[in-house]
Amino acid sequence: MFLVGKIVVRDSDAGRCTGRIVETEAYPLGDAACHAFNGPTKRNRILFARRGHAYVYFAYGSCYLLNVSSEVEGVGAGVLIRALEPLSGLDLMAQRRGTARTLDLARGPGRLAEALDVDLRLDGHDLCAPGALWLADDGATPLRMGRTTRIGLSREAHRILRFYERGSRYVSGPRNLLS
DNA sequence: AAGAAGATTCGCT
DNA sequence: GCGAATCTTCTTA
Repeated sequence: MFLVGKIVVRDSDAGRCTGRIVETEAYPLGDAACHAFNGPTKRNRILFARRGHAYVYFAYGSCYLLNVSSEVEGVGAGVLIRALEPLSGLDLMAQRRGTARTLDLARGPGRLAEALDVDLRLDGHDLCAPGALWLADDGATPLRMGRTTRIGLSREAHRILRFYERGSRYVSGPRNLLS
């Protein structure tokens, strides 16, 4: 995905945290595993907003997952941000996560949401303009992208819709793939 | 109205 | 490596 390599900026009263996206997973239109597959609901309505809006989903009673709507208005599709490489505000992230290990700060969708203090208040937030949470592009970042099967799904899991930065130690999953 | 499943994480064996 | 915790939504009676 084109989101890989982008910088996530999170501004809050406690300070600023930033991280580079190293892993994403796509949920396109017509995907049986996509939350928008059966039409809009109260929870997934943001997926039908135009490109660049945050869709925050609360799963399993304890995990927030951060997504970005990826299509034009009226089309339900999005991209799940699965992992970040922490760049700044590590102390704040560590405080929120309750661990001092940099590798565990944002390696995994639920973890990164907790590290950035992302919750339902940011559901529907516009990520294209500076604010509490937005995406910055640092321009020159020719990344070596890899692609593989998705993780954690029981449907359509075989599809090659997971994108990551090759060689990054912050990519989630059982095994780290090297270039 | 009740039951099952789900884009996860953490703790224990 | 495997199973529990935990909440929202969708499906079935």
